[in-house]
Amino acid sequence: MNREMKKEQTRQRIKDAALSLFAEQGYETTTIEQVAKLAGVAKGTFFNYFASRDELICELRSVLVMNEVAKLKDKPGPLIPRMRMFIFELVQQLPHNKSVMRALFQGILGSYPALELIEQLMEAIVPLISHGQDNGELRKDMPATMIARLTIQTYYGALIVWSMSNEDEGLNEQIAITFDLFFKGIAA
Amino acid sequence: MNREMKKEQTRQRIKDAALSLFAEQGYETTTIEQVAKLAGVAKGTFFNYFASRDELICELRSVLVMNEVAKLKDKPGPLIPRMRMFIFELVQQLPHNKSVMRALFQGILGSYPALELIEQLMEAIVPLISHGQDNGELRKDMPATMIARLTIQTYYGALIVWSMSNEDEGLNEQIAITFDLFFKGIAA
Amino acid sequence: MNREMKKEQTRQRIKDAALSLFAEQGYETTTIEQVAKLAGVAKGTFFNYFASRDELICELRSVLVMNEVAKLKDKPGPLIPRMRMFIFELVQQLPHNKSVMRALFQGILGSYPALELIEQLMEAIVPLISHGQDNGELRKDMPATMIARLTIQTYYGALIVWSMSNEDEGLNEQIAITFDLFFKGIAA
Amino acid sequence: MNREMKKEQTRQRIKDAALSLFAEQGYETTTIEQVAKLAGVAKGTFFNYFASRDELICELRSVLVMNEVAKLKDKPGPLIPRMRMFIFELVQQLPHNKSVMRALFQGILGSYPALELIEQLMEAIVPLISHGQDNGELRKDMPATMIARLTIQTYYGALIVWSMSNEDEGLNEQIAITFDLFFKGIAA
DNA sequence: CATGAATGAGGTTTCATTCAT
DNA sequence: AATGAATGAAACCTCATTCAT
Repeated sequence: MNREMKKEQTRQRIKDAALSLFAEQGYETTTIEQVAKLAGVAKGTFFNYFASRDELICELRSVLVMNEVAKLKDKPGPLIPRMRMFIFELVQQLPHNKSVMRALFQGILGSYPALELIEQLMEAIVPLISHGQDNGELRKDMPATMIARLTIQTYYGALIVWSMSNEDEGLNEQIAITFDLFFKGIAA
Repeated sequence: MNREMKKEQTRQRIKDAALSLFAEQGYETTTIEQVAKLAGVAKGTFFNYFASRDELICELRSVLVMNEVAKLKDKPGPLIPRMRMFIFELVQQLPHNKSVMRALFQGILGSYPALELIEQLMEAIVPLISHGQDNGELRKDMPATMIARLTIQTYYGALIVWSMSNEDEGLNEQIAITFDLFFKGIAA
Repeated sequence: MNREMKKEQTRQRIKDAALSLFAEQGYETTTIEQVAKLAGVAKGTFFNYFASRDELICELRSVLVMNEVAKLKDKPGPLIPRMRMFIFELVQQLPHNKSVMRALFQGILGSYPALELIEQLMEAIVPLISHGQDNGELRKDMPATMIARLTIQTYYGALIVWSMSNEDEGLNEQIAITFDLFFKGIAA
Repeated sequence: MNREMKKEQTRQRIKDAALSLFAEQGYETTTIEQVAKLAGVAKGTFFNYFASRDELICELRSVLVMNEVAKLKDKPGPLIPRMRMFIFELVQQLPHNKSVMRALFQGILGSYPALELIEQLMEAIVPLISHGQDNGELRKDMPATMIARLTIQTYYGALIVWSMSNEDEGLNEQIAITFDLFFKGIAA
């Protein structure tokens, strides 16, 4: 048990160190030696935890790739509050550090999985929107796919501008303001 | 005369090759050897045109950094159509190729000038918005800076989602749809 | 313990290989690949021991830069035998290999520290000479600084001509003959 | 005629530029581009005057290699004044610039002709010395070869220390002082 | 004869990865 | 399981030299 926990801790230390360095210097400029040093282990030890540099990067990237989108559809209640809640839950899992966020985006943009990301999100959201339109909650003069897409744009737009701005505003707050306006725009 | 032109052509060939490879593989993975080969010149020739790899990257990045934002404020007429026009002009200058766009974003996210970009845009847009609020064109229940920021978010959100989606929709069209909704949201 | 020793040995092997190649081909013509090969290590290993080519060169150069000149002044007894002894000690520490010696000179001539070398030597020797003049051991019709300078000239002249001559005479012997004549010339 | 002169001038300009850069930065660090620029010609032009970089270097090196030593033996009169005169003539032909001198030494030390230099000088001087011993002008308790060698050592010692010292003293003066003492030491 | 764009071999340096200790 | 020395492929960049203009 103790053994297991220690291993898990080391693994996490390595991931934290990597994310921190990626944020500071970008993906490609960060070397395993730096990561190992910051994590307080030897270079060789790194490879006991991750088979390769790429494995680490993949694992870190997955933070932005929301696997849990699927859960959304199963919950009951009016749509807009449910979406709002869901978006906040997503944001909660993200790193609230601007340069880490930039590093994550950078990583995603350079990888193939990126391209599936939007598609997955679309697949999850479109049925919800359609349902909302049938309910009378959402406007019907736009196709559901378009509304879905605008939602995603709004989400990523908020994230990326937040990550690139110099001010101190919180991500939560920014997301809240942004979606307030957006939900009004797509309401029936 | 002929000599000069040839030089200019070669320079452009190198830039095109680089952009194309950056789009395919990302910034850091692209080597000078690849760029040179695709441009049809020798490795050494590359360095007759760009002092270093970084110099090339900087030059390419500047495409996304809109220096012409400033021109916006001097034009007359009602605000919303003017902004719409301006945004289309911006978009016209961008590469309408998804992977090139992704590469550019990737590059910007990893560089310091990125951070000034948002600020510059804000400085250019805020006065316009204020003016629009005074005119009665724009809603007054939100600070001008917030509206400005939402505008920028909307712009980048549209760009980034377009660049990451697998469908064939045009960027112009996507921008048009997006801002239609947005402008309604911020109108008085 | 064993590990440490091996490292030290490897480091020494690299230095020996480098000196040997510098002697054969000169400083600038010698590549790290050659050094590594002769030392029996991989190119990358070289950089585990020396941060750069320059670091190695600096370290090797320091052989000719006599840090121990200072010790001279503290010893007692008549001056000329003391100086003779001191010069022999200096010579003992030098590489008794003509081409290595040439390589070292070449290196020194191309570096700034070279210029401080003479000055340091002068600072160490002038007081000795002055003292010898006060003692009546050395001639007084020449300023101490001039005698000091002639001493240094004599030393380097002997070294350089030895290193450039094709015969087999030993360096020690050559130095002995040279300074015999010189000391007679500066005695009172 | 005019054509010829212009060519000769350009050739000299190139040599001067090269020597000046060698002095500043050493042999290997100086590129043909730098030389051409300082000489005010294009890179390609350089190769109209010198077949290769090495040819230029060889030609510059020959300044220090005294081909005219041979002439010495044919002159009449007492030996020591004749040698003194000869040495001054040699010195006159050298560059009286410390860093140029260092560069020349550096170049010589890294080339094979260096090794023949001493031998040539010995061959020229030994007969003179022998003759001087027979005359009764020079001491007979040392072999002529040894005196010859000491002469050469004295010469190079003076040159090299002058080139490495930071003071402003002239080379002529330094040589004069040095050989005054030396000639006394070898006189009968 | 002068030019300078093009060439590519060759140099230094970096770094992910392996493996003996 | 942890270490860090060794490895070598591969990157960036330099520069002597060629050659079409």
